[in-house]
Amino acid sequence: MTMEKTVGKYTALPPSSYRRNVVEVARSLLGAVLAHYSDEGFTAGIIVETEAYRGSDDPACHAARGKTPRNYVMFGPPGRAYVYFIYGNHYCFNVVTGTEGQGEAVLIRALEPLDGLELMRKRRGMGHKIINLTSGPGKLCAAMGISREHNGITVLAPPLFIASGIGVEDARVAVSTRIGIKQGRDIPWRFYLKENAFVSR
DNA sequence: CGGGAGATGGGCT
DNA sequence: GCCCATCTCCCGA
Repeated sequence: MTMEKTVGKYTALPPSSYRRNVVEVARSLLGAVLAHYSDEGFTAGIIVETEAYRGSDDPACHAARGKTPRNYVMFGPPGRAYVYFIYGNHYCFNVVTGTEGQGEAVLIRALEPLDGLELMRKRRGMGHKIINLTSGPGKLCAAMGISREHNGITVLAPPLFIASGIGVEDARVAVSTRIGIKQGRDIPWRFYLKENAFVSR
């Protein structure tokens, strides 16, 4: 049996949540909560936008051309964080899914802030509106204090974990192609909450 | 407002 | 040397 870990008001999702097809996991993480305890304080937000990247048959996936020093975490066990640096300025946070060796992960693209709003604003720079704190993959990493040091750690328990949140009915979920890629741009593996103001543009 | 260019640095060929 | 799962600012309307 799996013992789910409760921290404060949040209960971490069990490992079985990630041992499924990456597209299913991407859909199921909508409404879940990403939470982080750091030296600076606690921050958390509801996941409102995700994308699936699937192993060797998906040209947009970092894992498509095999294991490298950057992407090796994707080939490890599910339930770990894959964090990478992009465009010289930003980090992107993913969760590894499926079974070890497949090389698939869900990119978390946007959050609706729940806890630690002041800390988020401090990390992002003063003068930012709430709507601008976590409405994009690079923005949410900055607001949550996620960077390369988190690459490879588990998201099954603190300091960085994903917890169960609100249930989301299919009627509230929109599906589209993925953002910001060229290869594989026709594949509809982006999921987001309809009419949620924190979804990226 | 919406679109576009520039910033910026690591990964990979 | 080119590509990149992004963000911000600045411009024109």
